[in-house]
Amino acid sequence: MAKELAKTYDPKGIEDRLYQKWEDNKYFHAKADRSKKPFTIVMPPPNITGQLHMGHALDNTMQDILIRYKRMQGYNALWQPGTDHASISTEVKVIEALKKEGIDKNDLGREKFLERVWQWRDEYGGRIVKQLKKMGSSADWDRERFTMDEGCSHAVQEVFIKLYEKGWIYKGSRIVNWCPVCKTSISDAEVEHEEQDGSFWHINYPVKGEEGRFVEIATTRPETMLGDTAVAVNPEDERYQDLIGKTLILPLVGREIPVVADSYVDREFGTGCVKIAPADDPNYFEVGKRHNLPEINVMNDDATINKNGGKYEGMDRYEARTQIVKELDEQGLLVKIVPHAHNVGTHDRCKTTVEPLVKQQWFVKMDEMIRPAVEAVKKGEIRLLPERMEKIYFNWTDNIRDWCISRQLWWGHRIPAYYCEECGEIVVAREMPKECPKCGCGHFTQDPDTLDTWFSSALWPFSTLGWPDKTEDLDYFYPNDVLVTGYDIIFFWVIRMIFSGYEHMGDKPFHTVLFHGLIRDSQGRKMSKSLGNGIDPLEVIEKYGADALRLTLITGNAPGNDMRFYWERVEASRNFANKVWNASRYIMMNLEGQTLRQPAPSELAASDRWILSKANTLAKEVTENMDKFELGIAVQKVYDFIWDEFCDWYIEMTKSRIWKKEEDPESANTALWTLKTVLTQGLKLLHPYMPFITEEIFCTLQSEEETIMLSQWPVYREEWQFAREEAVVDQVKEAVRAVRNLRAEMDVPPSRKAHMYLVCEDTGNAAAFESQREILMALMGASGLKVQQGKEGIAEDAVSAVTSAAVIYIPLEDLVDLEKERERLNKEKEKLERELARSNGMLGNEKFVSRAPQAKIDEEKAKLAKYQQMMEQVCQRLKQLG
RNA sequence: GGGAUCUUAGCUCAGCUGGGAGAGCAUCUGCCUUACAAGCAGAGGGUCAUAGGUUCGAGCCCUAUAGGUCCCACCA
Repeated sequence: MAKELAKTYDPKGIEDRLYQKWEDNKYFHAKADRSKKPFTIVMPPPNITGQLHMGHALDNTMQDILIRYKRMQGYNALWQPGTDHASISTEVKVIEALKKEGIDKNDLGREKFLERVWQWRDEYGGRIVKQLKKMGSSADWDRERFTMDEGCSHAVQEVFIKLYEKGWIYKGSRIVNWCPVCKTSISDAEVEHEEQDGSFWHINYPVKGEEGRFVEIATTRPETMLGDTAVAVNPEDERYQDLIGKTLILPLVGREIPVVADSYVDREFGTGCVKIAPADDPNYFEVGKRHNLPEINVMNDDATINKNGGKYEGMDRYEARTQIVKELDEQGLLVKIVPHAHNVGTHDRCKTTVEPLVKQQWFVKMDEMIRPAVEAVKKGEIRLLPERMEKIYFNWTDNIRDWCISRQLWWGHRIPAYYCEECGEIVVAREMPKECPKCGCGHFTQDPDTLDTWFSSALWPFSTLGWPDKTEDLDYFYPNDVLVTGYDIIFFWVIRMIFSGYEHMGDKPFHTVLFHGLIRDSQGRKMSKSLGNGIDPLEVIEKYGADALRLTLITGNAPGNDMRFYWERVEASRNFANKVWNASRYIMMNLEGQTLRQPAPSELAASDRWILSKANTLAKEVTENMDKFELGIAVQKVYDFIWDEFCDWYIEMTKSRIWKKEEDPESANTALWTLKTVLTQGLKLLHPYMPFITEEIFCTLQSEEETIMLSQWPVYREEWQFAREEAVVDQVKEAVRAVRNLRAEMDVPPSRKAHMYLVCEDTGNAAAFESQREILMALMGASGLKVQQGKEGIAEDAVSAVTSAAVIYIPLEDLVDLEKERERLNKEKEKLERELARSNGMLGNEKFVSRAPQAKIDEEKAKLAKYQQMMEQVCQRLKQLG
């Protein structure tokens, strides 16, 4: 047992060594065991393309805290980890890598390309996992999964087939959000709306057969006119009644298009006439359907104009826009250009402006599947924390639309749909069918598309446990307990896991979702690559240690709120780690060569009982807070307890006993035993938050248990509650503080000791003070202390400190400045007057006395009595001083 | 357009179900007191955005206003 501890805590070398020990000993591993209660958290799978960022750091710290807490409480705690294949990100990444070699994805071909992606994944995909381990994450890495591993792929296939057979997955021609850069469709959730400055182009469309008559339309996207197949007006709009049914000549194109009446058109907006390009806008798509208008798609996949755009073919969408506007202007058809701010959809990954296009895509029907997910939250079967997230949740579920799940990418789960090359029949099956059920031919082509990444992550809570097989793990660990994630993926992921859980498992995936906010930079900006303002958690760990980072991320912010990152805060956390380290170092130094004996209860001094009692209350409160997921509050209490109560008060109180251990070895033993006991308890409560330092100290401090992470979580015990001693020590603290304050105000240097008198009229209290004489002297800086019930022997000109239970006199002949003392007492008096006024005001209020709860009234009465008593003392002193 | 959320000490934020305003950092004063100067002891600093309301009592509940942030939404 080496006790040679460095003066400052150095996390380096300790962290890696301890993590290695934990992994080697399989402490993180959870096995189905009916004799224990399970507690399960599934880790939001980080993207294999990802690098650890503050979001992961916070997310994983919270999960680790919960898992470590429950593990110590004796639960069979499973933290199921894994990674996500992240189809778009990964595909883009590999395409870029290939580009550097001068290779194009399409030239390489699907199979070869996928080989390269797998290679990339094998090489870099584990990087994020290594980084998570640096955080101290106690996930069961033996169970690590990947969304595209065999089991998860199997699950995806099963779900697709099941939903297809149920009619809840269908293929259809719909307007989808198209990303011209990624060249794939994306779901509604992946579109970010952002306000952009644009223009309103007012354009005249000539009416056929009526020379000189025009219909003025307004548009924000002039290039889409190439696909116009009608102009619509509101059927109620008296201005345009005679136009309905007439034919217009589409400028530049020459196509004849009808004027239709549709109530979708807002008379007040723009000119009241809307050009309709059904293939280019979700709204007009609906209008087009109602009026049987042809859909003319004028856009290629890369957002250049296609052959339907006539002479504009090949131009980029914005190039075409400029050209079209120019030509309209030349023909005198451009009426005006009005500046107009409007919302533009962009792809959340690449920020490209999304182009709505009509495409054949696969969809999941949502209306029925969403129902149990809505009910579950309504009934409280699933709780979202903080509660306000429920509103956001319902806002989405109430307006849910079918989910576009097909992606025109190669990296991902390929859609298990096969098309008969003869008759076009679609067969959805586990493998390539042998024979077409319709025409009997045997040639099939598999759908080239893959599935939305979130399709597989939606199954994560059960696919990781072996579903669709009925495994023991699935039976034991499902439903999971808690999901911890950022509020930014509530729609992408949380909702989809919930409805998937009910649909495929017939049960909720978890009972609680704990949302956290974003970590922002010190100016409140989102951390982003483009801004270059990101703080690398690994850098923080390198400089201050993982424990300091974890503590920083958990404290000082309310659940679900965003947090700003300050290095100063990490420093403060590091300082706390150092405090814990030094307190432990002090205790261990004094334990050196000692054999501790557990003292009999009667041997415990008041201060021992006081700190044990406080530690006991702490355990209770911290447990309550943690059960309510109030992690920040919980650790704040531990922090305050260790630093304030334990270090600044208790350790100081015990010093004289320890220094005098030759004189009274029994008392020293009791003090040391209490120090060690309370420290151990504090370490345990702190362990989920700061796993490394607590483990290191715990293992050095005692040899009975090999790790703190499997030690028992402290429980509250009635018999460790000592109300009387708590009151006594509180009085002692008050007296010490009063004297210290007085010394500081009277400029009495700490080196100057004085003989003091403590006057206390109450016999019981006087006895209590007498019993704490040594502690009082040590902490007050007194050379001697006489506790007495009267004022005999005290010099008239002594300075005094008044507390609720006593008056302490310090005769300091040469230092006394009566004027200063009077001033000080008058200040004290004013303070008390304010308190008395408040208290009297309350108690004098008849309504308060008649309506407030009795306990509150009694409390107030006690305060009043206390202040009156103190007031009396202060006034007496003032009178004495003249 | 709908909704959420925030506005508390110089800065960043806590403040759980309404019952005498807190922390960290910063500032000021004094201390190298045999665990820790990454420390110890003291101090200053806030009409809790504004205006109403409910209540014996409001930072907390209700209504309105102002400002900030964010989410959702098919007005061309």
